[in-house]
Amino acid sequence: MPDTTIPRYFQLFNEIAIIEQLARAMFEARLPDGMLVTHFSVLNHLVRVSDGRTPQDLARAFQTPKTSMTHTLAGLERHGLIDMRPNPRDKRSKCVFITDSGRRFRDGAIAALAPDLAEIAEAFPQEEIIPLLEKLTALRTWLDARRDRG
Amino acid sequence: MPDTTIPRYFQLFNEIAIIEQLARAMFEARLPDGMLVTHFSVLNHLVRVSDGRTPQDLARAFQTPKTSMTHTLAGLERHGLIDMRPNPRDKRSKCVFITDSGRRFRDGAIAALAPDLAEIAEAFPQEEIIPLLEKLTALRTWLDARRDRG
DNA sequence: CTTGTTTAGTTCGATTTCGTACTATATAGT
DNA sequence: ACTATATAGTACGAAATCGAACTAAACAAG
Repeated sequence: MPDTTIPRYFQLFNEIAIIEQLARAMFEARLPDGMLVTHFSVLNHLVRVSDGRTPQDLARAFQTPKTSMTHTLAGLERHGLIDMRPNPRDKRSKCVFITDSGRRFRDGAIAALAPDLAEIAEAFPQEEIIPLLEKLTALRTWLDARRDRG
Repeated sequence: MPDTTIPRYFQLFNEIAIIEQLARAMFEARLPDGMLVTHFSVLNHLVRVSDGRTPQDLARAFQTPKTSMTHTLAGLERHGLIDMRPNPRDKRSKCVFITDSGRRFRDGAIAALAPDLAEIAEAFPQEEIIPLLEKLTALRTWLDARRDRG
């Protein structure tokens, strides 16, 4: 392996980390004060994927420790955006439901974000983004599988 | 704009966020206990870009608030990996230098990471990565410039 | 030179993240 | 059924992140 190889992969992850940071800042600037991307992501997941999941399901979906998810869900519940009820299938567990208020909040956030995304879509049209997305998905899938192995 | 457009850009940033998280976990698993990617990144920057920068320069380079950089640098100094001296050009300011110990630490970290990166390089050869990297760099540059504008 | 504004860095406090340890329940093995 | 182990969720504490307010120094305008 030539010694220009390693730096390139470093750089790859570095670019990804910077984009993540910039995108997070951009998103959060559109959310009401105190609301973080974390909160939005959970609400979005509840709408897109499904309601009624357990906190543990959500923690796994976001690759985050369950204690972090407890914290995030507590915040969402405090704001009345989700509702947690006992899990009839498992008395240790709970089911997380999005409330009407949470659904409105999520829709509002998407609407608030849309102009930014539209601007990005103008600068980077879909034809460019689709193959990029494919490669990133492949990389993410691989890293994810690797993590499970070792 | 068809309504499949927005979700695709959502998904793009989502994949990026997940990769960032997985890569961070992978990197940190190779660093000694208590050492974070943040610390390594600063040391690496001091070697790759240049020594003797001010904390503010570093904060700008990493797009992070200066208070966070103060914190990171304090940790590095406590471990003897960097050295901070008064800035002869500006009495408010400091210059950050990497120590021999810091350099060894950085080299060791890279060596410890190399097998992981080699594994990735095997699964995703450079021919695949180079265009990906180009597109990501373009996206990062654009987001960065946009942030400066407004 | 004096005054007002900007900038570098730090301190402080609020919040997030997340590892450890714990309780309660579920599941597997015998 | 009984015991051992695994799992769901939480409480708690340590560390990281970062905004606001502060001090000291630089710089700009008159």
